[in-house]
Amino acid sequence: MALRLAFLGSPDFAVPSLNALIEAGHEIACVYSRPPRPAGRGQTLRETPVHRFALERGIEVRTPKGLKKAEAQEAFAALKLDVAVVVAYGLILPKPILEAPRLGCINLHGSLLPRWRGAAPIQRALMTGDRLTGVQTMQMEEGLDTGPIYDSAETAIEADDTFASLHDRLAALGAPLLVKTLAALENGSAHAKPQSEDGMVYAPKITPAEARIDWSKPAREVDWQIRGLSPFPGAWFEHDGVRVKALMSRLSQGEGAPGEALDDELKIACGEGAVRLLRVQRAGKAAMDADVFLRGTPISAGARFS
RNA sequence: CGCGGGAUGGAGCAGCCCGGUAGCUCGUCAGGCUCAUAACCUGAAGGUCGUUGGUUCAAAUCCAGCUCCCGCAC
Repeated sequence: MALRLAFLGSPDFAVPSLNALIEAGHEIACVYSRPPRPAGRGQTLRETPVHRFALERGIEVRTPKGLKKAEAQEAFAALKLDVAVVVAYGLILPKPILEAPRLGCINLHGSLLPRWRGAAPIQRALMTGDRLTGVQTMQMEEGLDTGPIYDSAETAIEADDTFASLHDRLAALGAPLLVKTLAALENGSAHAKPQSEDGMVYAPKITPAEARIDWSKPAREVDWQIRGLSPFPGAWFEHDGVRVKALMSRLSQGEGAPGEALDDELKIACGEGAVRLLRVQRAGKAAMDADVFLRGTPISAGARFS
């Protein structure tokens, strides 16, 4: 048995899900993804990861700028879908779209709802020091990530987790979860539980200003920020007028003026406590481990970062 | 043509502005010291300075083209 479905997704996070649905034998009638846009150096037009993945598999890809126009909605309805699967698509789905498929639209979300509804749940969980997170499948409604939950999978956040590691883990955890939810929907055994509003928190997009490290904050928070934004967009600070990204850090001991190097191995004082930088990247240079970086750019105790 | 940084022995960098015998930190190898060591000491190997061409008595260094890498923006 297989469902006829459309997959709506854009970034890398969604690719494992699409792949799992294909392997589960479902009929992917069409993939929707955000339109290619100028990105990267040189302003070249680039398709989204989901877009490219779908093309490699010979699946039709549509990239409307929005789904509010009747024309786009009719084209979607004409697919005569059993269900639509939405994973980090990036566009708001109007009611006519949500109701077009026979079984509606199913979403995979990267947090344990109602905590971290919105655009950047993975980063927010890390930046706030959450110890537990996960992925969930839900029935989509008009509200932002408010729908009833079908299935959940949890994972602990470790002290060495970064956005990259947690992102990949959640994406891998979510793919089979979607397959499971669809299987249940297909045989009628699916059960969606309404979300509680207790503990509801929004996860707004990361703004460029949030990427700059404020050394006067407690070390804990600086560490969370560094790992939550690594490697993209990358928490950063300035040294000798040069922008330096901090890609990996660990909480350390020590007190000093915020931004001051407390030893020769990148232990940096924060408003409270200190962090040790384990991996950094100078603007224009490749990312490297602290010891390698220090060979070419010695930072001795007493140096100040801003 | 979106803005900018970079390409120097295995790694990370300096040297380039003010052309003239290639340097630093580390790694590697050999020897020494030590109960011992990722520690310390001594010595050695290893580079057509990204590529093509130009200027010059002389180019890592100045000029032009090309290739590749990266940061920002998105």
